[in-house]
Amino acid sequence: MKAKTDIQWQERVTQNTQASETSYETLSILTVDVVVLTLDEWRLKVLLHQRPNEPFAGAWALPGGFVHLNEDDDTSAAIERVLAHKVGVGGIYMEQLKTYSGMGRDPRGWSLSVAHIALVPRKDLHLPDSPAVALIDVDDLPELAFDHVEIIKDALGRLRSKGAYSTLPANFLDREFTLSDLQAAYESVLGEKLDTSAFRRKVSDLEFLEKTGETRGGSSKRPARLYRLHDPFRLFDRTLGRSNS
Amino acid sequence: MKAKTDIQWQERVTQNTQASETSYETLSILTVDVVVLTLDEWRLKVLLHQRPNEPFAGAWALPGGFVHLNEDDDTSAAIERVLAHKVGVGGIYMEQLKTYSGMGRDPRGWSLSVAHIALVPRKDLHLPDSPAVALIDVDDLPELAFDHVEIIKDALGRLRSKGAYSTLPANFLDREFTLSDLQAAYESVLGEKLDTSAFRRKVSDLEFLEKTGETRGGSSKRPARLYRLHDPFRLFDRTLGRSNS
DNA sequence: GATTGTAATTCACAATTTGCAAATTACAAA
DNA sequence: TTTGTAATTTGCAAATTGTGAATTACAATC
Repeated sequence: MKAKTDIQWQERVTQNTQASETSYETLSILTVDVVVLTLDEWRLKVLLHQRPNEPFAGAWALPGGFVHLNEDDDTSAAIERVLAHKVGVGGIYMEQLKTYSGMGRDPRGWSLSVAHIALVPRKDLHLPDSPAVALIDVDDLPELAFDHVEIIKDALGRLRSKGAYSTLPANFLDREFTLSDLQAAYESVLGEKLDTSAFRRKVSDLEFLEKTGETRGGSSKRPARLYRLHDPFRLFDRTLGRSNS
Repeated sequence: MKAKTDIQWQERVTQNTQASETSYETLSILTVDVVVLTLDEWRLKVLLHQRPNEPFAGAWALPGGFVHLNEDDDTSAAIERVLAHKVGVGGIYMEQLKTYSGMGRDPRGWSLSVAHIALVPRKDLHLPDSPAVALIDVDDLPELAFDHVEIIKDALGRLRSKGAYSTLPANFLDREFTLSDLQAAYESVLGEKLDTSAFRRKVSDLEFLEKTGETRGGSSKRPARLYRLHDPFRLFDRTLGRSNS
């Protein structure tokens, strides 16, 4: 048994040492997809579009595209290229979510897609007025192409669990925001109301904001101070809200 | 500007509608890698092996292998196939870590690797006695092939931050373990000593263990009660230790 | 210029959750 | 029986969180 294990430690490729070229089948369906999330009136929305081509022509799907091996240095570059045409520029927050692969996803055959999550302030999204592109409430998803429903569920799971103890929700806001905005963003992400005084105390203790010195007046109420995120992403050692798993 | 955005929403492929077959370059270097972690005398170790082939022949590297599109249903299947030959079976904990890709990783060209993390009890690892396979202390890594150092760093980052508020560290233990073992596992992962009474109180409150009813005697001290994990993975809404980001 | 309305921001204090250190407890060995 | 040692609890003090009740800062109105 130990011997068997030993043998198998060699990659199978080495068995035909003559062939200078290994001959595995190559992957022709290599794509990247993005779950672009935003808050619209404090409701979580995903950016979807209707596929113009087969497979799943006409079905709603996540924006994405093929990785162009000759022009994309890596999948991040591919995602940025794809995204550049669909979202206004600016340092939008993005992170890799998970890679989905296999025979079952795409009727054309074995495919692999590296999925990402992008968090964008609503105002930074410049959508075409085509009815084939829309922001859909995440609690009201239509049927989607491929395994995109699963991808979105995973993205939401990640956002909600990571959102409780990190600065993630702040990335839905403009660069400068008020504490009320911040609290509303956390509440939207976590799906629960938070106590204002406790929330502010924690935010203050965690020191991940810097005040701009400015305030946001306008209304006939006390003007709110404006803040800015120190770093786009930081984990805390305690949660800002509760909601979890 | 809005118009331009609009146009770009169509995948480029649709421009030559004549071609029924799209003609992107295909990916020939598609692999999976695993960061197999274990605790050896309460020290975190990674499973590494010396590559027998080019590129990086002779260099230490993570176990991994090509995805065989014709026999692997998806990358998970590929990982399991690769792992089956290097680790004793059993329900070892595994999760996808991140996908690494691009021109720069492999001298042979554009490559993509889906990296995973596996947590295994030391006793379940059946290594060949070859000096080309070893468990290396994560704080004493040698130079590694490809971008494997980065992958291991990412794996450790994930383990440490997720370990503080989840059952992850328990996956390094045997199916039945004592609370002292559990605490030691968390301490090893988090890199800090934890207070015993506080730790036990939290573990008890979080209710993610079930007692087996058995105890582990043997020594001339008070026998420790044995426990078992309810689910291999669960997130908490509070941390068991501190250590973070 | 004083008064009012409304959200922003703080405070004060009770309710909980940790951090620490000092007991207990259960066995095997002496 | 007594002793040694790690397992398990207990008992507060200290720190953190949950609530509800004040303050505060403006613009609009009186």
